[in-house]
Amino acid sequence: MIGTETINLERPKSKEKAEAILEGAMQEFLAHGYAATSMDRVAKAAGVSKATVYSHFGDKEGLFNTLIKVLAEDKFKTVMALQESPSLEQDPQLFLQQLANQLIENGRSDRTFQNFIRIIIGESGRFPELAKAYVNNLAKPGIEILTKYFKSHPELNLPDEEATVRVFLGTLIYYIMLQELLHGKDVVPLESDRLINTLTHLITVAKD
Amino acid sequence: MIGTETINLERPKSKEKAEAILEGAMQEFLAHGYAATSMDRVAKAAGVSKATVYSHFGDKEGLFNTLIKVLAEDKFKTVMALQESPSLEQDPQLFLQQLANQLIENGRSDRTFQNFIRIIIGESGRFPELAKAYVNNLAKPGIEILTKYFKSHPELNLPDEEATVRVFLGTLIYYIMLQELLHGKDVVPLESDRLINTLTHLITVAKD
DNA sequence: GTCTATACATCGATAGAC
DNA sequence: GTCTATCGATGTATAGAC
Repeated sequence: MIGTETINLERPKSKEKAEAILEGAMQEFLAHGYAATSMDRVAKAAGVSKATVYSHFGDKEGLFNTLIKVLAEDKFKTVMALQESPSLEQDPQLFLQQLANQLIENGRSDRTFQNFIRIIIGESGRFPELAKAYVNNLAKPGIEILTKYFKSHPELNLPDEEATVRVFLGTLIYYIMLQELLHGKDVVPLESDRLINTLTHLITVAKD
Repeated sequence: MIGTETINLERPKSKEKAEAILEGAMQEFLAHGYAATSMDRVAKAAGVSKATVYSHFGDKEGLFNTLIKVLAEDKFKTVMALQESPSLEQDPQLFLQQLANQLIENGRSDRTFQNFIRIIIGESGRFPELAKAYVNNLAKPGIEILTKYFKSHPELNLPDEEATVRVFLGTLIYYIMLQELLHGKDVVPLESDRLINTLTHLITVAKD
């Protein structure tokens, strides 16, 4: 009876197909955007038939919705892991510099994340609930964590901690957007150290 | 011979057709994005035949390229007109507050501009030269004008004027993006006055 | 559950009349 | 220059066999 039971590891089954489809969908949607992505190519990238894609996710919008929410939740863990990372009990200016450096370095290198941001913003008019998923899972936790940090350091003498957080994050995120996403690196170059030093200096020496 | 020469004002001629096509293209591209916009609907929105669209702009990419560059140049004039607008010879903190208020108010109300930003960022991976056109025509002039202003006010004691400009603009633009484009208004609300006061306070009282 | 085959609509682009 | 009519390719989605 040897050889009767065929071992088929080459193709994923049931539950695993859904994951393969999501992987293929990620590859295609992030590379070509929502409208320019075809379900044929998603199926091919996932190694399944087109009918299987539809049986798992209903239609193209359903697949896209599921994918974006999964990606947002995956990144959420990365953000939360950042909460206890660098030595929180040190000089605030040094801590903020390290944090800013980390954010910029990550935004520069992670092409997948860049394309994720592109599609979130690009489709935010037609898929508002996906934009809100991004805000809830990524922007809001980031704002809350940093606000808590600022409030635990009254020696900074900040009159409005949450507004200061918006200054901090807005400065860094727009910098990444302009230099990397919009290819402003060559047109309006600016060393990240200059931005980081100026930003942290403004926040840490704003005595009244 | 009365009535022999028909007056046809109902349909635009030659040169004017190009403008009508660009108007229709603006309507469609900004509403549905690049890939989801069909040349049939552009032609219908412009009130011309599809063949006329192709004879004027070559193909879909050519029309899109032309449209985006025209929109970027149109907005450029608005930015430059802003250069001599509010009384430049007054208290810097008051000037910066007025400028910030103006930018936020404009970003909030101008839906066309919001969709323009959405498509610029969303297509910046596939149309990098259009992203650069935006940077050259809008971001760069804005940065340069504000940098000149900061340099003309040495009493602010800013160690790095251009980096400070990035903090100022980044804070405001990311605020508009998060609250309006990404629909964060309800999820992470923040009054614009709080942001503006904090931002201008940080910049104008950052003595060493 | 998963496949192949296909229905039906719409796409970008062009030919040819006027 | 502008139109109508149309081509071939490709899109989403589904039927029916296994």
